[in-house]
Amino acid sequence: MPRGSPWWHRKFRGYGYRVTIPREAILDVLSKTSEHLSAEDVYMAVHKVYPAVGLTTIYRTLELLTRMGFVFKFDFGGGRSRYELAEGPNTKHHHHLVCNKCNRIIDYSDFIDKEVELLKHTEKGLSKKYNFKIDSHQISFMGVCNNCQ
Amino acid sequence: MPRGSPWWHRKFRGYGYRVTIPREAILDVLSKTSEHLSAEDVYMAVHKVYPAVGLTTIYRTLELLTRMGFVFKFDFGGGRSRYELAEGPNTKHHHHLVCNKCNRIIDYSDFIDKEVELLKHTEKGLSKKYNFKIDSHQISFMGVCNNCQ
DNA sequence: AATAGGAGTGGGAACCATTATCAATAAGGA
DNA sequence: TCCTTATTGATAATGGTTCCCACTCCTATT
Repeated sequence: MPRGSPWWHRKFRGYGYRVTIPREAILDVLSKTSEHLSAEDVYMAVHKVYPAVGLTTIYRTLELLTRMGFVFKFDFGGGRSRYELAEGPNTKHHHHLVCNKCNRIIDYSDFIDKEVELLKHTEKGLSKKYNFKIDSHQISFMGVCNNCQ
Repeated sequence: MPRGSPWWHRKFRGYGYRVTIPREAILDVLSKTSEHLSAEDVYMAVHKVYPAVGLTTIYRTLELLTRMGFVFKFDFGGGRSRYELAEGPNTKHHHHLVCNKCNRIIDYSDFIDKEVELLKHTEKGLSKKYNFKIDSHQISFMGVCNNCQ
């Protein structure tokens, strides 16, 4: 865990939330992987460095982080939610390819430029027409991966 | 239930699957709504016209239909999956606006033209680069709806 | 530094959507 | 009509997630 007020401390305090050991540890775990971790994955990883942590806290914190926009929550099948960091120094805007056979997830960030352009345009139109305040979007392609064909 | 081999019978028999009363009823329910029904919603609707149906069959059939590509399965939160018809005479290609506060879903099919164009381009690129066979895509915008602002 | 108030936590029980089991039923080709 | 077997439905089991509540630890205020 880095010393000297990590990048998210300010935002956290701004909301009136406290910076605690479990929260530090959970964000630390998420920021050090590019995997799509389940709650239990996070639990096991945090448990290694802070054995006193409880599973309940993992769920609570992930929910908090999702609500704050720090984390995205996904359902890729398999009966459990998966989480990944939304913003931060090491994260890159990307979307997903989801294999319908083996449930593998591939991150891609190709072709993002044109996409961003289109999305900006679409967002503007939708916001106006439906009076809907958009804060994020999600694009996935479903199909059959390399290995499963 | 329409007489004389509905549009999906052929495809069904082609896979070696049987055409049964529950399956007819479930597809009938899905084709007559534009809502995003949960398994229980479907169960209750089918139960009205065919009281002998069991919840297990609803789940099994929805899973089958999803695997066949007849139905899309979504997770919009709320702890239950939601289903909608993917193809058929009354369905229109659309995407979703998801309200983070009240969980309301708005279907939109505006701005689809440019989107389709981009997606075709992206699909082609991704298919090639990752050797991934794409059969569908999903786009959602998350934010705060009209009523919740 | 002592205290009070309340945010945060953890263990276990409870919840509930979904799945597994298995005997009974019915679709559809012969 | 008969036979094979896909399909079904009641019930039980599963398992991810949430609830409950007493305890802990921060933080602001005397």
